[in-house]
Amino acid sequence: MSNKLSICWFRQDLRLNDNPALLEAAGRGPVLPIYILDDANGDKWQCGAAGQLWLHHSLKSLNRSLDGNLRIYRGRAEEIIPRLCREFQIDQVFWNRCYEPWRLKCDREIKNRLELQSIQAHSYNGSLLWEPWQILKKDGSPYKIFTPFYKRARTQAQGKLEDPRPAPLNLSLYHADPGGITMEDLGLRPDHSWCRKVEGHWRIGEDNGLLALEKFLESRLTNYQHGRDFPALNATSRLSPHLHFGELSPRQVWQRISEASDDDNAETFKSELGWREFSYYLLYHFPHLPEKNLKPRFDQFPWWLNQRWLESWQHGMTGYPFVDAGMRELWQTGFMHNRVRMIVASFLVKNLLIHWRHGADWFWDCLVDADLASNSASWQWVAGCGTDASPFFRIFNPVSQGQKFDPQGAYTRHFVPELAKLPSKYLFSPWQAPHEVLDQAGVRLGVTYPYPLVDLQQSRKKALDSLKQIS
DNA sequence: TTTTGAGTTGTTCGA
DNA sequence: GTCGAACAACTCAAA
Repeated sequence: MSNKLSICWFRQDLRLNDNPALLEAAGRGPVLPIYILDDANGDKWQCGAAGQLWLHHSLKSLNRSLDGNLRIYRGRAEEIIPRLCREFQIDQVFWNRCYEPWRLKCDREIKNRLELQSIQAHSYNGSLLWEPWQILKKDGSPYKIFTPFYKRARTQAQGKLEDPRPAPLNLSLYHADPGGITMEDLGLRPDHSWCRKVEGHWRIGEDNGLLALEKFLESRLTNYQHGRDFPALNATSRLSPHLHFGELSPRQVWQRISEASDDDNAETFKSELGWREFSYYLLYHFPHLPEKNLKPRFDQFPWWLNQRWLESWQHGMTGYPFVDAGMRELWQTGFMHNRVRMIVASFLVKNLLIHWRHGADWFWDCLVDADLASNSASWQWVAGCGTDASPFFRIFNPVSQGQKFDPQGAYTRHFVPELAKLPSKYLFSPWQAPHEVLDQAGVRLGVTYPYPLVDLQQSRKKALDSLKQIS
């Protein structure tokens, strides 16, 4: 073992288990573990408010796992890392790869600078099952459709899917103080009542991520395929924020699912991991995914930004209870059930005709699992402008979706309590309820709960007409 | 090169 | 009330 110090640069991999960069660094000798809040790039895609909150707790948890030796910096990684190397005579730097375009650019820059200082940089795959550049069509171009991508990836990786790697056994950490700042200096968790409310819904950090995975396997995987459509059931895994911050790796999750079951539930869940991979794949091969329509004809789509409508949507005041329940779940918990995400997104884009980017921005700020790849790809899918997109005629009806997937109304009543006493028949369309029913439930439309923002049939027709215009 | 079949998660209308 | 077809046309992937 060498006596020379190495840097392990933590990023979206806030864990000790299955962390190839950490394992390799530890195998070489003493390690200086660092985290850099890289928000000095002036880049639009810094962590949103909910993500920052999660990051705060996740970093604290990682720091505990590292016996308080995690060093924190703020600024440009491409300046901080070479500087640390000079100051501490470090000759090797280890990290796990990220795939956001601005991070890839930053990585290239760091490698160049380190090379000039004769310092070795080692990067590893810590957050994907399949490297985006390894899954290609026969002609060498990237897939644009999920199903062939997923089939190909799985056959290609047959038996070769790497097993998760253990946490380093003999991790020797650098104890002296190399400067840096404190968690409090980062200011990721302002003392707002909103923060306190959101963090009350989660157990954050690597240990809790592993626990959440085991709980899911134990009790919810057996009914995943059917149950995942019903937001009141709490049948989904809720692993997304743990995966986003790398408290869990997809290899760990894939392996544990495979060990637990090989039935349709397991397959359905694995395909969700496949979608996560596909989103990263698209972001890698189409780096403008977060800003530009993948189908350019959508550049001509007559979006119409009504600021009042947008705010009503954001605050869960559209007058469509199922939509409002979802938007309020998001605000109160930093999360939204997957099916409801599709419905509120469809409503914003296809009923309010507001550009998907406004929706993506709001999700980015409010979701604890906000992920540039998944968020961008999913919004493009819903809007119909992605390469592999929802068909144009698929416009969710928030009334019938509510009746179908929240039949007892438990989810909707919970998040829209002012309608809790309405009978299920009218819960999803209170404007159709007779006066005496509304009276009895204590609902006064336009006072205690809004009238619907738009007419579903009319706005649907308008969306279809607009889509015809651009095709 | 040409052809063929397919593409996450829906809704509505009319028989 | 149930059920099947229509809803644009296109682009992608693979044979």
